[in-house]
Amino acid sequence: MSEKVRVRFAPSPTGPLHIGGVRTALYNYLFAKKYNGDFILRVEDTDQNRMVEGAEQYIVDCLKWLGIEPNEGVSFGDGSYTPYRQSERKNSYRQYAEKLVEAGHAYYAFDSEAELEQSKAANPNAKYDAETREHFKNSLTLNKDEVTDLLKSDAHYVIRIKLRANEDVKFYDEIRGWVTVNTSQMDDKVLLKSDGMPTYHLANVCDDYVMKITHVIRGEEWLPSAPLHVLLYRYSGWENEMPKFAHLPLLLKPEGNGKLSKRDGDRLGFPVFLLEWTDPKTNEVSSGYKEKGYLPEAVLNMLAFLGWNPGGTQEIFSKEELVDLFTIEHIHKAGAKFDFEKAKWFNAEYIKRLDDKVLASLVKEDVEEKFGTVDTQYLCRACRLVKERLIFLNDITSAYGYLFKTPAEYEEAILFKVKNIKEILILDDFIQLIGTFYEKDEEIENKIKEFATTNAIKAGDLMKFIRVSLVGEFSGPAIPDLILLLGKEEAAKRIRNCYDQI
RNA sequence: GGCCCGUUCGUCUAGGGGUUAGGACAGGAGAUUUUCAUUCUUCAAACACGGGUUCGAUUCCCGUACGGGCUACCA
Repeated sequence: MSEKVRVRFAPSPTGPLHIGGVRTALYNYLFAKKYNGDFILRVEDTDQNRMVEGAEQYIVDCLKWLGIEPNEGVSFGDGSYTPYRQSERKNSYRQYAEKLVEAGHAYYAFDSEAELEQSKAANPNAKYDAETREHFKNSLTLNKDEVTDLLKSDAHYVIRIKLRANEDVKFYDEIRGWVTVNTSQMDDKVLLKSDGMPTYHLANVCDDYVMKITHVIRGEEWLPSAPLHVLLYRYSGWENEMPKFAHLPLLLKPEGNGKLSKRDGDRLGFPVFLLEWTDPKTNEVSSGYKEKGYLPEAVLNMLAFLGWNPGGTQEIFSKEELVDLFTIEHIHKAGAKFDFEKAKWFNAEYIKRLDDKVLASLVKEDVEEKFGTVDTQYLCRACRLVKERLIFLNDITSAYGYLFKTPAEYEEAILFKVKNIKEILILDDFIQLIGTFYEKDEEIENKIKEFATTNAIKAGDLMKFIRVSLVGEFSGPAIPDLILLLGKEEAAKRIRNCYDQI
């Protein structure tokens, strides 16, 4: 590639960024980094009515958490094309629209909302295009003086693109190949709204041109309007600098049909957002991957593989490796259903590969919040013990709290299953045995088994009892490891405590 | 409805004119483990359908079905 690659992620801050949008951002990031290009965050806030408080900051936070920070754009430092918020670029768009009018590729339209609705009501398929625009109130049907007067008065008007009738518009999509749409299927889209704001189409094309964007990588929902954008480049005289297009397949619901939507997350008990989001109007809270205990690296890896695959059988890749491997050619064409089980697997894999110390530092806050101050050394050892059993980071506090807190009371039903130990075990003898344990787990295991035989206790029964004492349930890490971690005194204390409760 | 895009195991996917169609997740079985998890072994599981083209099609072409998207002064 001769010119410098520049891509952009251009969300509109109308709510929390969902996982599909995040993947779009990720692909843009990977592509940019692969070619040592620029990755830009541009906020498309041209619809003032749909703006949601906090949404822009939320987008920024998501990108930061995932580790795919733009090197230019809103809140990531100015490049040469500031500002990066379209509302702040408002004044720049009119000139381009006016130029199109002058060149005969656009026109003023004065139809009121009511009038447009009326025509829609008369014919639901009504279009505003080459065939029908003569029936509307616009600078093509009105005479010059009327138009001048209307423009001078404070009448509301929009600028619409003037499409030629029955013209095939062809463009090349990097993922799908050539796509052709006939203008008879499109209509004279509004370019500049009556409030002076550009629509997506105009703003998008102008900014991509001005910001020297080389590749437009966006969701497939934009595919049908891409021909319109191509025409805008052509009519503006920018066709030679038109970016390449790549329309990404959509992320679909895990079950049933349809595009993954914001509601799916909590309905299915899994997040569709990276970060927890509280709706500023309803105060409704939607869960996030971060809060659920996902590692950003795992989410990134998982997301990268949803619709893309480098070939081969390896699935765990670092961000750097993904950057290295990423190519648009390997992006799949069909939509991908989101699979939460696979997401869990990725997370568990990443946790397993974490260094004990790193894991400890990641869970420290959660642990201390629930169980009070914990010795770092101890936390590291606890982490090593449960690392390969964790799916989520906070499993350590929800499922392995006994590593940090003495079980106070044991469940009746569980005690019932070990109660036979009461008559056959001489507690003091066993406590004494614990005192003889050294720092080796086979040695501990052997001693326990030996003790069982000499005291005519089934080894399994003894183990079960010890396990319940230490943990409060029938599953968990190996008993010798547990004893070594908790310490002989704590272990003895728990065993005595449990024995007393039987 | 119209237009555009798509369709390989349940899911994510590899592959591509001649393959026992490969991997992963989930599922089944087994081994290891005092337990659970991990780990290991193993099993089951797919080219939507119908026509072409071809010696040969899952792969190329056309149609059908199905799925998705778009069809706003929303992005």
